[in-house]
Amino acid sequence: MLCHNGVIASDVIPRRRDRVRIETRAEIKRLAWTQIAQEGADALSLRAVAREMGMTSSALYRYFESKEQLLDALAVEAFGSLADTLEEVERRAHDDELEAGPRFMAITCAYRQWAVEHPTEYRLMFGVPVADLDDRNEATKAEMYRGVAVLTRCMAVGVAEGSIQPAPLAIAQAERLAGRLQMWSDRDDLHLPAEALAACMFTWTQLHGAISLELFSHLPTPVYPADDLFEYLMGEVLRALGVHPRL
Amino acid sequence: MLCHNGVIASDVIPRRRDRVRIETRAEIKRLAWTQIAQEGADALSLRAVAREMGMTSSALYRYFESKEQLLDALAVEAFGSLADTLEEVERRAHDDELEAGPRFMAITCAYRQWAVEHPTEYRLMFGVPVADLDDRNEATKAEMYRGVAVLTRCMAVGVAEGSIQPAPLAIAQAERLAGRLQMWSDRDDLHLPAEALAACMFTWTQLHGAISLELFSHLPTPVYPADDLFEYLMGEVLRALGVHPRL
DNA sequence: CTCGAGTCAAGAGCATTGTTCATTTTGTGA
DNA sequence: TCACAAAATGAACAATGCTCTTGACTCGAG
Repeated sequence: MLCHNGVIASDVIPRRRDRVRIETRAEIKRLAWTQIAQEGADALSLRAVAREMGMTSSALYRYFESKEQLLDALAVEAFGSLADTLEEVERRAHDDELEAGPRFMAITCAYRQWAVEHPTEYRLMFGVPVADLDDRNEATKAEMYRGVAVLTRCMAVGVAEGSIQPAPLAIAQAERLAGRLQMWSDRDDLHLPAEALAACMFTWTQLHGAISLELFSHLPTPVYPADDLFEYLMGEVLRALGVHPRL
Repeated sequence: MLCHNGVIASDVIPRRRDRVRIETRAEIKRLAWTQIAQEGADALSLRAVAREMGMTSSALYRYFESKEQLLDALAVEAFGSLADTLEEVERRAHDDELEAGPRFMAITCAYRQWAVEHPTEYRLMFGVPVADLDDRNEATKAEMYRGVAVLTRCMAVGVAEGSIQPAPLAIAQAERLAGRLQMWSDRDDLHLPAEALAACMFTWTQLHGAISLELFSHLPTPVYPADDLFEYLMGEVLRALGVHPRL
């Protein structure tokens, strides 16, 4: 689509046309973000974006097939940004040779930090952009699991070195759950025991629940700002994982 | 507004006018629900509702000031429905003299059950219906905390009888957090120690995070259906609260 | 019984939206 | 220079939320 002929653009100097094309796409997304930040995701108006660019609204459709597709692209960007910061934190934690507890804390706090600094993005990512959820963009899922992968790796390292010792699956339905987690592990080549994956889910759901309630102003007002609450919650998760927080 | 004169309507036979008024309001809400269930919350069209009622769209504005206000009313209804079922479960658990663990499980599973059976409602409740979140309808908040109150009472009873023993707040910022939780307890006359309220938040965030990720199809596909995962998560929460699940 | 205040609904209308389509302009490679 | 493809236009369609005016209806007080 980008190149009108069959030449692959990657190993050749990008033509000027393609450059400005990418740039316009970026500008559209940029303006869309600022508009979303002010009025919320579903108040985004393609016409307003076009207006602000000095374009006609119909011209936008050369760059994005529909409003929904634009929102999808924005969601991919947002998930990507979150994943980038998490990976960066992971790298630094590795360089600094942090122990399991502090490493876990660094990652989860960075997760929340990003969400607090990008509330609009977070809402777009996790607040149903579209009606049909199951057939979301594959790119969206990929970027999303790039972020979750940092969590699973954190678990993997901790379990491997013995600093994290998740409790065995002890509920009545443990068999079925273990099977499902195993399927997940196989599909994504995670090479993690079911216990570790379960612990990862435990962390993620706690993480997301806390952040989501905080961002959507559902927490009782006295607990705001919620930094302390969040740190406590993550400490509890650590305890449940058999790690003593703040050792 | 409902009564044109100063008479309080509660201790007098409701006038016919008021009856049909309430009924129309109810019908509007009913139709709005079915429409939301099909197409999602932001695809709700007042005109379509009016059309289906054989009315003009402008007539609707005699019953709801705006689309936003209608959505607010729906959210109140939804929160109320959730709170009702939770209170019902609480009552049954009390009658059956359940122990702390099973009682906790009954309540949290009922919470999820409701969410799974009313996904559209749940999205409307927790998925930012409006832009400004801080000045939400007071009625909305009230109905919402009526549901949360079931959780806090569950904690209160458990702590009182010693079956729930939440760990002391041990993080560095414990002082501040405890103060905030105390403020919350005072404001709502909960008469609960900070530890119990912290445990309650731990439960609620976990609960909401798990349900929200499940409903919004963010969990990795192999773990669906997520009943087993949810039960495991709640079991872990119980463990963290010092209660042995499935005792 | 009558009349007037209060209520309800209709219908036209405004500003706005997403999206399409035929047309024109513009840039670029040969 | 020229032809062709990409880019941008402007008009149009169908739909939305919401307002305003205008005409009916209800119902209780005089």
